Amino acid sequence: MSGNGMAGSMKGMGMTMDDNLQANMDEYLPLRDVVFKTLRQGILTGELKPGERLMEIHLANRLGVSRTPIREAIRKLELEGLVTMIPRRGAEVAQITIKSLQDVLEVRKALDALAIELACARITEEDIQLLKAACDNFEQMTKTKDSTQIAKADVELHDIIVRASHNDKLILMVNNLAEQMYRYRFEHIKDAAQHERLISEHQKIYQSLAARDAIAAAEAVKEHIDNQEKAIMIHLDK
Amino acid sequence: MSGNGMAGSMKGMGMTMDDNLQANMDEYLPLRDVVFKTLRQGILTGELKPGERLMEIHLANRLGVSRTPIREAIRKLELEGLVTMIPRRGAEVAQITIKSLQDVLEVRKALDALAIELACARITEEDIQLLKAACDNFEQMTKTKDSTQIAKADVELHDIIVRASHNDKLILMVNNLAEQMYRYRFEHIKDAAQHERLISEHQKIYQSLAARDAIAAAEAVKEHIDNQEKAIMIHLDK
DNA sequence: TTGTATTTAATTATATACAATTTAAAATAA
DNA sequence: TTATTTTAAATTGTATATAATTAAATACAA
Repeated sequence: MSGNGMAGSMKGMGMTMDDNLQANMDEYLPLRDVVFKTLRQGILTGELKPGERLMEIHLANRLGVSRTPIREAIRKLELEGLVTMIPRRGAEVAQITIKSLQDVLEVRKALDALAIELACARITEEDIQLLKAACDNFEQMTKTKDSTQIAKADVELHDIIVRASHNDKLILMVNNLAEQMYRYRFEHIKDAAQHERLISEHQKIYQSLAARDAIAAAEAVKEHIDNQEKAIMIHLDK
Repeated sequence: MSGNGMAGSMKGMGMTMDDNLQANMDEYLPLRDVVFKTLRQGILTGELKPGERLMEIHLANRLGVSRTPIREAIRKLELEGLVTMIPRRGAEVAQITIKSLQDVLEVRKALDALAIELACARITEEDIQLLKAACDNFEQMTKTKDSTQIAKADVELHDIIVRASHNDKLILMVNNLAEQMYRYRFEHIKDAAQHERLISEHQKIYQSLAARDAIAAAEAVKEHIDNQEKAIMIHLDK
């Protein structure tokens, strides 16, 4: 714990401006954001379990930083709904109840419907190509049987669709909602039996989007989410 | 700056348990939350203007606290989209563009539609009564010509509707969106010419909700929001 | 034993101190 | 004058110190 505060920045590396003219020197991230991402990752992957206390000194030692960036990261997680604060007792990983998941799913359905509707009207030709590539990539990944890679490809694909809505607020909110279900969605995607269906659902969404057929797209997305919901609910019961 | 950290808690008041048996002694709020609310209020009312820098020491001195709670409050405002962070330069009040407002409105329409749909199915008789009272109260308030009171009555009314959805996530998100438009909604509500229409719109919403007529309710809400949108857009152009 | 004080330890909440960085200002050279 | 360095001031980022509070452990009385 040397007391310096470098975080991803290239510091004292004898690198001059000439070395990389318009390079993105801006890979600087405040420690609070590094911690934020780390903790979020931990929560979403289940490494940090619901109900687990997040104690500042412990985390600080573990991550090799002071308590300040830890606290600031927790504030953000708090607003994101990933941790629960108990005043003067600290933070703990938010407990996810069936009710809270149902609530999230309910809202997500509405926002995904909005996203696909807007995307139909606003998606660019470029993004249609990107989406096609993402569909293909997802299919490839299912063959590798590497769940992490599959999940990543899936997130990538959905990201393209939501971004195609060109509504920044919507993008933010859908991402937040998706995040809350990440754990369960992950389990869903790990199930190889689902892969064929997922691929065909993606295909259907892509096609209706490419054709800018809002009605077909809405239907395809609804089916996709309903299936996801079922899978999650089944998974929750056990 | 005396260095104590009391905030709303009843401390050293010689109050015993007997004085108020099951009272809510828990009126304690961490300073960060006091600051959070204060800054948010400032931003939403326009006291803190878009683009204005939020400098920690200044705010700390102004509010009589240290930088720590200020920073933590800013982290939350950051995630809420009310302030923009520029690394190593600090926070500034988020610039509200027409585009960003349109985005918010677009999402809000979808979520309000969802809220009213759910509310139709789930609202309790009690809440129907509450809603009626809130409608009447709004009408009363318009007569006082006190904009702050009118706005408060309006917020109250909408709160009842959204809460009737019994979807906690939805409640949270709609409130966040409503917040982003507060400034402009306030201007809208100040316009006495709108009052009659607002009253009748509220009435229509109440009636369809009481009758649990989802279709009529959806229509009434749509009309209500569309009008609000128009008013805001007109106001923005000047 | 069981329940109630009392003390101790752990932890959060807040404040302050120090370091790194950026911005503004002043000085210097073209 | 206009650019370019250099210096100084302000500000953020991070770490640490202190205060207040809570939770746990212990001691004590019924």
